[in-house]
Amino acid sequence: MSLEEFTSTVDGSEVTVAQGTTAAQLYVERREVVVARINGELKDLATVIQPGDSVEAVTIDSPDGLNVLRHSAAHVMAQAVQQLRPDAKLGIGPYIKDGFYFDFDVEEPFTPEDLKQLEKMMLKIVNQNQKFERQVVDPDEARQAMADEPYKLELIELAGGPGSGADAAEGASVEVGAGEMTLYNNVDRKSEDVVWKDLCRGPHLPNTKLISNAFALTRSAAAYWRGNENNKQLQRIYGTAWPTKEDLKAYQERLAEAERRDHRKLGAELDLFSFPDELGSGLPVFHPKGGIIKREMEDYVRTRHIEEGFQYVGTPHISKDGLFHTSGHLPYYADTMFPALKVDEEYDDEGNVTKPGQEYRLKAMNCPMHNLIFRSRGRSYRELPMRLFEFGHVYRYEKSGVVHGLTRVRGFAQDDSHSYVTKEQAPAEVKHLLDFILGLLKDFGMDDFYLELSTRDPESDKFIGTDEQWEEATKVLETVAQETGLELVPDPGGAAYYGPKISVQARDAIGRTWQMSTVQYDFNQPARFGLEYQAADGTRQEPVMIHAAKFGSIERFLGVLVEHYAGAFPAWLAPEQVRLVPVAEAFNDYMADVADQLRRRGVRVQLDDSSDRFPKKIRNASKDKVPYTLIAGGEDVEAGAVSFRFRDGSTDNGIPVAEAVERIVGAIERREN
RNA sequence: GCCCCCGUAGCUCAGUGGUAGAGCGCCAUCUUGGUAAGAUGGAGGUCACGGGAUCGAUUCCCGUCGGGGGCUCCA
Repeated sequence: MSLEEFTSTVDGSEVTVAQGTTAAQLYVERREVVVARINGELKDLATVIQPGDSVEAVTIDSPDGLNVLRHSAAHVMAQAVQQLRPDAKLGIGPYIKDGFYFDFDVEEPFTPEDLKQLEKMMLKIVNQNQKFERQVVDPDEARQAMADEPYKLELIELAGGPGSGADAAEGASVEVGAGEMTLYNNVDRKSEDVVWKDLCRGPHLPNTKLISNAFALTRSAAAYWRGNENNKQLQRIYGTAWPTKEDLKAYQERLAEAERRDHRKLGAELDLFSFPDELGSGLPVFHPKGGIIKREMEDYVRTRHIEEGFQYVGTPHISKDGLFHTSGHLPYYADTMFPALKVDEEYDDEGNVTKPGQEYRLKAMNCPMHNLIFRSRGRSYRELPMRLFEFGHVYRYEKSGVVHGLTRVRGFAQDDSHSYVTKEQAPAEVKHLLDFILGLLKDFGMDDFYLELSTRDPESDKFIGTDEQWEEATKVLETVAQETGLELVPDPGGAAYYGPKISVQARDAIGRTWQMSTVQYDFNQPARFGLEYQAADGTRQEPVMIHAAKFGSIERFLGVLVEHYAGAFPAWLAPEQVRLVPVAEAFNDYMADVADQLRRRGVRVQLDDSSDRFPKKIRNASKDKVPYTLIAGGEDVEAGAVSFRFRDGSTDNGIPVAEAVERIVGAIERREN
């Protein structure tokens, strides 16, 4: 080993390298290596290896490699945008799941035609095989280089100030590194000119060629600068990028499949529910078939609640608004409650008010009313835990832009409960509730979810109660949540004003997550309502209340279920459980008898005695996603049997009718599928 | 709430400055024998609603309502 050589660790092996060797030279044979992880940090391939460095290859199809690919694609897009719209000012442009975006301040929003044109311009840049070149700069040089980019200048100032740039804005850490400041220059191969540059921490692909033609611009939308609605709206373009054209096609196929599962689409196709314009935005109606699913859900959940020690109660949809001042909701959440209804106001002939009216509010939550039930008479510690439960219909004035199918509506039913417990009973009750919830989710076949722990933001004045109260409540929830062994994601600042929350977050077909079940620890409302019970020692004590919604919202849960099963519900939930298809008209009567036998056992069954021919009837049963299709022709009739056809197309022929009935009834009772 | 896009038959969608079309579905008749589309015929639309410019609007402009994609929000 000469003086100009030293050893480094390359992909786990000791290797002798010459001074000045770059990572690119180490991987010159491996075109799929796009960046290197040097001593644990992602670096450009142009990075020079130092003595003792530990170097690992990062390939374009690895998670880190894909992120770099997408980040570089974002740069290429931004370059194209500034060619198309020279006045476009750059916002931030990070990679995201499956793709990237870049924000621009432009005079005119982008049109779909613009996106097509930008894709073409990007392809040109890709084919020019520009080099990505890293340049370390000091803040003054950065300011000079970004003199025409006001948003970048803002980021430079934020990075220069106290703390790092990492927290300046969502994605801003991609722009401005915590340590040294860097520019990335796009360099033309032939002229060696810098054709475009951006303030960016990197790393990037060595060249644009690696992006190939496996990218697409997917949509444009507005987004507030630095995620704050008081800031200017920039125009954001989303794109996706993959190592190969095949990967891109597979991704697009996944999106198309997700679209087919969309509950809004399936809800119409399967005749489950609709959103009549006449009712207003976010107000669904359930059709007979959707009504069956909803009722099965409710029946099951009601039964389970009673088994778990809950008492079924009932409360009205509206109340005088004073109640929500007492609870603390109106001062904090007036914006998300429907405006007041004024009643009983009286006037004289001149129109002057002679008797002031009374304001009523549609309720946005059930807890205040349950509190009144608790308070309706004196309570003993012997009654605790006291668990009140109902399907409470609540109405929330959701902003027009956020209403979405069944998953974000303005009127919905919560399977809402409030457990009133002593402070000492609280941990066990939280555990009881969480176990109950996880059991229910399992019964409904839900498995794609994680837990979230929402806590208060100590900086915000939205949250009421003392530090000690918050600490204790949070500790209880956190401990119980951790004991489940499920993934637990922190959600700082996401708590309700009255206490912290554990929630179950489920993913829909399009990958959006929705809050389903919640367990909330509340030490505020009992005080506000003056709730108390008499303890064993004769003193009056304040209970703790624990809010819990198991489905969350029946509507949202149903929507997520539709997508989870892609409309092919397990038999116990399916609106139509059995479709009977005679091979020919001559067997209609035989099938009618089978239908009777099933119906007598409580099975939801439909005989297809239409004038369609046999194959069409099979097709219809299949399209309707009925769990069991029973078929009978001459052979079956002679044997006193029927033939099964399942949703996957498989069959089981010649099953005696009595056995077929038992099989179906058994599967429904066991909630199979 | 903000930005952009969209609204034609029950559904999916063509189309046009001179009051409209397809496929599926629906209805009728003829059909009906083994696992995803039998044939023929028919009905069905104030082209979301309101206003404006035009000789004339479903088409162009404005507003309202509703939907979609994001952003912000989500007790």
